[in-house]
Amino acid sequence: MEIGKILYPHVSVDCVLLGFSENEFKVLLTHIDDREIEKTRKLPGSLIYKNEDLDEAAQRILTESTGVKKVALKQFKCFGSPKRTENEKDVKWLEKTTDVKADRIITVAYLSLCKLNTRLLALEKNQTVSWCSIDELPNLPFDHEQIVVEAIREVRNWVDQDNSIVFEFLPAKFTALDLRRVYEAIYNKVYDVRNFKKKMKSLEYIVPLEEKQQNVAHRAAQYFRFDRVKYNKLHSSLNY
Amino acid sequence: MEIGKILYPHVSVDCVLLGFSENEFKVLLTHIDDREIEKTRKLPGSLIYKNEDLDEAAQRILTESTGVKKVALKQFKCFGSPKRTENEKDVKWLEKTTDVKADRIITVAYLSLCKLNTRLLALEKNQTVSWCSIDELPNLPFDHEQIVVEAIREVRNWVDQDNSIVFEFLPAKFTALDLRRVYEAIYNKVYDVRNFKKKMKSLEYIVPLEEKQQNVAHRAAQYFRFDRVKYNKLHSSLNY
DNA sequence: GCAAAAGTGTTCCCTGTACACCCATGC
DNA sequence: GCATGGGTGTACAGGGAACACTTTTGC
Repeated sequence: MEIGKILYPHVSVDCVLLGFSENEFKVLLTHIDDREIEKTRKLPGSLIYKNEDLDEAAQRILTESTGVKKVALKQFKCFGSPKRTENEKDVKWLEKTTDVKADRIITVAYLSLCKLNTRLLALEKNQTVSWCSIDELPNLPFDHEQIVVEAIREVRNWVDQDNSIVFEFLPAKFTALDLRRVYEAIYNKVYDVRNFKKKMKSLEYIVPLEEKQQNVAHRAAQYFRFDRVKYNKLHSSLNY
Repeated sequence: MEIGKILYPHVSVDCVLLGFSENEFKVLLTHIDDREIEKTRKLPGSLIYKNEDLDEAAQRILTESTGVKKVALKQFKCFGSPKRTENEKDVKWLEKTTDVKADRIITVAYLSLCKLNTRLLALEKNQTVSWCSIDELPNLPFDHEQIVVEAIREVRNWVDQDNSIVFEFLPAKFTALDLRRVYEAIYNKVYDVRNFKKKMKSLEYIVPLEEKQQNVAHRAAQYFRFDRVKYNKLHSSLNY
């Protein structure tokens, strides 16, 4: 957190940053590493500044924890139960790190998706963050577990509204299998290879590349890329 | 607002209560009627109490302004721009009615749908609320106009996730036309009469009744009712 | 040769959509 | 009689789903 700005101690923003690797979603957790408090992890998040917009705060938090500047970011729910700060350990940590006397805090949760490239994976080496499989979440402070659960549900919702965000999970070039695995994870079902490929072929904005995989222990797969411009042309509309 | 409870002056809840009549959506506005302040209208809403959950607060606000106890209620977005309280007139009103010194207020917006029955329409006579066509909104304080606009968008989203909520707009018995008009308003397009009817017939949970319209200046239409139990059976699932 | 994944077409069914005429009722 | 909405069926097209075998590559 930057110094010299005044915190607004009643509202925080928490970010669920999801990546996809090894056929499952991973969520970014930051480490709380304080000698007086038992080692634990939490969602990246912070109190907002007195004059900071919520979207700005979410962007700031993501940048602080990953270095990423521009990402698709979606506010998905506000969590405001008075009970969310009833665990003393959580509050103690909060007051220690922020120097703020916290009674009740409403938090606004954001969802963001990313490709787990080498740079983002390398963040783990600093030991300040880790990518945690959503099936093996540790105990999290406050209501962060609930926030993650609702975020996963929200991914599907988001894709329903805008297919193009699935490509946030993928690198610039990807194979049909890569895309299929993402869809299978999101909708929790398996897709027929041929039907899936046929569907891909019918979508102009999924552009096949000449390039193929190299050094794979099987027939090399073709790469594709997502064409944002073509996508936007197809989905621009005067209705809403 | 009840007396004796302590307000939490940093977070408020605003409710967009939508009804449907005369082929359009109406939103409930409450009247600010203070001699020192020019007469104006706003969304029903209030600061939350110190120990009150957000959902509870939304329910309380709806009950206070309409008497309605149990309604489908959906949190849909949190509005937290520091600029939303920059209009002095709005702030002056707020401080006068709540006796709270307000700097910045984050508001959590809720959406709710209702049938405009005679009791709800009669509320207008008390002059404390009015049902306002969403195409003819007056100037609203804070960012209430934006909240209404986003609420309308959210209705479609909600129906996409759960068809059954369209019946919130309709009385217990309704005609095919009634239902069609609601759909047309939500999706902003016209539906073919025969195709729509065919679709209705295919849905088990829309149950035709013996009863017909009376005293209408045309052939009497059949009534239908929505069967919640059948609907839930069809949509219960172990997946999510 | 074997393991692993790529690539490839056809058939069927279901759903959505387009489309036009007569009927009942109140005024 | 006229205005208003109610009620009805068919035909076509497009999209989703089911389904199996051969090919390429590294080891």
